[in-house]
Amino acid sequence: MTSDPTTLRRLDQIPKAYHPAETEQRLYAWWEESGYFRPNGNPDAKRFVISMPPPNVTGALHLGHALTASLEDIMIRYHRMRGDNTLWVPGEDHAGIATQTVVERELAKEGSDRQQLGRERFVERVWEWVRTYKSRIQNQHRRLGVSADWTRERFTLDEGLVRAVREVFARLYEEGLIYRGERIINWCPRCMSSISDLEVEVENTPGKLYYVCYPLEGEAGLAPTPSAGATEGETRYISVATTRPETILGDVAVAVNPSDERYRDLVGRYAILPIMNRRIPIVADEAVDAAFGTGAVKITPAHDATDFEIGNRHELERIQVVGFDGKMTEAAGPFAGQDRFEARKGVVAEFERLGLLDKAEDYEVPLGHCSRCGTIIEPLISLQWFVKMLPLATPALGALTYGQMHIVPERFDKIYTDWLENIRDWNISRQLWWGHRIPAWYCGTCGQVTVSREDPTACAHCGSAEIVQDEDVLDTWFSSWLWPFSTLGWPDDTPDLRMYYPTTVMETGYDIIFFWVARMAMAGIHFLGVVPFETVYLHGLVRDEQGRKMSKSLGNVIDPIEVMDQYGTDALRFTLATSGTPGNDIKLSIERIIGNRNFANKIWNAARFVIGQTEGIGGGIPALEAVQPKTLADRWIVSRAQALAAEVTRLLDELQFGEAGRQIYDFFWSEFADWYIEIAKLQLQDEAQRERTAGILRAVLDCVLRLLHPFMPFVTEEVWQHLYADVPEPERPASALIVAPWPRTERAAEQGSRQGRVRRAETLRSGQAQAGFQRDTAAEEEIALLQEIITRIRDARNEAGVPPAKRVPVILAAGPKAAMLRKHAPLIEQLARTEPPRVERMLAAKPQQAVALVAGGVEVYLPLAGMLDVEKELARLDAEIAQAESAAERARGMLANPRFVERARPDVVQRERDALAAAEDTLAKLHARRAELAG
RNA sequence: GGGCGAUUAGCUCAGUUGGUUAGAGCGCCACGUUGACAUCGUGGAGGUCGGGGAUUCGAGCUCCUCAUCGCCCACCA
Repeated sequence: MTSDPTTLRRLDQIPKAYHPAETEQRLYAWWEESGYFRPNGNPDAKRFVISMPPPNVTGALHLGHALTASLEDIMIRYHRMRGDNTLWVPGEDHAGIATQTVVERELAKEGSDRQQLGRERFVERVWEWVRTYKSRIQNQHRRLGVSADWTRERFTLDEGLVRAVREVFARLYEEGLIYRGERIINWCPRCMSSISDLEVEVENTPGKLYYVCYPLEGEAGLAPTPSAGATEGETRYISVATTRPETILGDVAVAVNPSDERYRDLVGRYAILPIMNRRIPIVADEAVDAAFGTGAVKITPAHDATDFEIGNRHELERIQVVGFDGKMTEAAGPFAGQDRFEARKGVVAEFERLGLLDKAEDYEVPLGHCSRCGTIIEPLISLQWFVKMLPLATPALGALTYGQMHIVPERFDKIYTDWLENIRDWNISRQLWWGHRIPAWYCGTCGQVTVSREDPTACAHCGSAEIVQDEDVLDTWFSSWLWPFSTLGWPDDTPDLRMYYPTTVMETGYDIIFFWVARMAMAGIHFLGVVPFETVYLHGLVRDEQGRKMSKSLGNVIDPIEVMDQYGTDALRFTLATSGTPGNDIKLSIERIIGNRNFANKIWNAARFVIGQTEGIGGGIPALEAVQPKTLADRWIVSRAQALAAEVTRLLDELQFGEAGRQIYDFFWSEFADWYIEIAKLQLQDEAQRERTAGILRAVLDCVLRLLHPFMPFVTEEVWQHLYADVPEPERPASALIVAPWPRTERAAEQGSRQGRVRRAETLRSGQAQAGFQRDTAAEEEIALLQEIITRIRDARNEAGVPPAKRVPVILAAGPKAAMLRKHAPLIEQLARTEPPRVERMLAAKPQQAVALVAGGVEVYLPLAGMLDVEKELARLDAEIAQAESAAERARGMLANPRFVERARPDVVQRERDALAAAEDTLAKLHARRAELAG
């Protein structure tokens, strides 16, 4: 065929390599301006809704966000193409303590602090920060290709969300589910705030367990410890163990187990607390484990949760000796004003001096750290607001148990359940300035509390105007747990709320299942009566190539923006989506990203070929199910493409993104590009086949672009626009690939597997079920045989050192396959660089001086006169014989086992019989050839 | 103290209802400018699927057990 000038021009028009940077921004802006990210609003369509986990406005997006964005965008784009009423609500989180900490750090650099600024100016300063970083995060999401509806974007401190938070606080207060009380809470002396149990990171740290002696009242003059001369058996002191000696100063009792014989006589007596010289009772309490330490426990109700409980039962005083600033209080006597750890050393030294330190053992101490700043947590007694969780947790448990919600992967069911079953009240007040201010006012006149949705002007109880609002703000998660409905307009009854609540999939990291997922479930059920999402999909953490967590201090943080700059968004997204499995951590490797950058380029170039080489050939771009495949290759690729579409659809419905992506990759590269396009080059030269081949090339390309679009939105859209460049707008299936219809697939055979619920819901959607296509298994088998023959010939050429360009003669003895192979001989000729093959049923005389191969029962002879090394050839034949022999042996062994033949499924048995027959046939041919060659 | 996950080729990982010869990418070896692509093509080498046991005609996959690594939860001072 002579070169068509238009073809050449067209190929020149499309750049030789895909350049992501040039296309991404342009396409994204166009999509957004065109309104493609907005839901279609069709009340008859199936809904698909995701609430984006709002990133903290503390800084830049990291790879974890990129993973979230990629997976959610895959789902969103897929469902949009399916024609679903698809909504993705984006937003950002004000991240109370986290943001306050960053801004405070900024202030510190300027030599200032929040106290200097005052509350109002400090909050204004944080808003400045938020404005900068919020838009930065939005833009980073845009770079990631996030096709969220930005017109519905929300921030957790938006006016509407403030109203939601107030409504929830007031309602829970009215229901008695929010209360204010004195409890032991986790106090961070650096943040100067209480934090919830979830915000404490416990780390086992080597420390000491100190055994100290408290002399008994009335026996103070006697030698207190054995080391000080006390006699065995005499009871002059009571010994207790502690890891935090500084809290001794706040001790108000010693407790023993009531059934502990050793201490029976001491219960009811008093000990004298050294240093403080305080008279403290010895009490009996079930909470004490007689087997631990000395069996006697010092009781510090102001600094330990268990002691607090024991203190309540025995009406003990609470003496706070460690202050909110981490320094010892006035109540710590001689240690007042000292740092808490300084005081610890001092107390130990003092006990040692007094001869009251029995021993100090090495001991692993579970130390709580503030998850935000790392400071060691001080358990303190403090007046705080709490949410009573049990009444909220019970229905949330039920939602999972009764299947209104399910978690992928399933193993997180247990983690969710265990947490809810052991739920503890939630400390929601924070002594911070950045966040939702607690809507509670205290009356200076009557002392009562007024909780109100609107700012009140007078006390609700006595009408006094002497009211002041609580200084504290709410835990940041107190706004997050309302996210799926507060973003849709709740507490108002909005059209969005009616149409898009509950959401469909909640996709997030497994690390916030308690913080966020479980709490959203509780809030959704409590306030709207419906669990806020049908499916919870949990992904893992993104780690570095060595499997380490990415952290600034390790310096191993990979910035997604830099990755996108270098390799393109599609490469990053595809890598993130295909590198792991649900719930498991991902080790991100740059090599993989490079590989997927190459994949994007492969698509680009294959498309360049299809578009360029078929330019000017009529037939348009047919739908895959409408093409009329004629040749074997046509029938094969169309069958395979349709099977792929069905499989990818199934996998996406099952949320198996990785497997779906891999299948598209494999099909595109190893079937479409490596084989069909190569065959098509041949077919395009045949006038009779040109138009049909061009149509199939375009149809398959179109189909794959659609399947791949959710994963690699940019390169696919760009290519798709090139593909349709000559098709007038009204004749296109859609104005853009992003809104093009998903390939029609056969949707039966999807019943009953693990994610049945989602699947069935997807499958049974109206109007989508298709009459199934028939896989062309005959074509697939015949192509497989041709591929094997061609590959074996290529291999033999390589082995024999035949120059790549040299045509070699080939003779096939193909038995029953002869007719088929004769028909497709040009494929062998072209793809294996042979002379026109001679195809016979049988050969009267075997060619001499030829390499002989057996491929799928077909004898292949390459008469390589002068190039054949008989010794090498014999060795090669022996290797092949050995291989075929072991295959035959295996099958023979299985078939010789009567239990296999009786019990295995008939098709499995038949397969073994076929395998054995094939192996024996191959063996016979190989042996014959070997004999000839040797003889 | 409970619970969970991982362990498959030199490296990073797939492998979803147990069934032909366990796959991919990278790396490695050999060859290569056949008009889409060197971000490429062709071919090849490379694995007792962590150890042991059980169930089964048949186990990478199910069960038990052990080991190593990692994570989560936990008020024994």
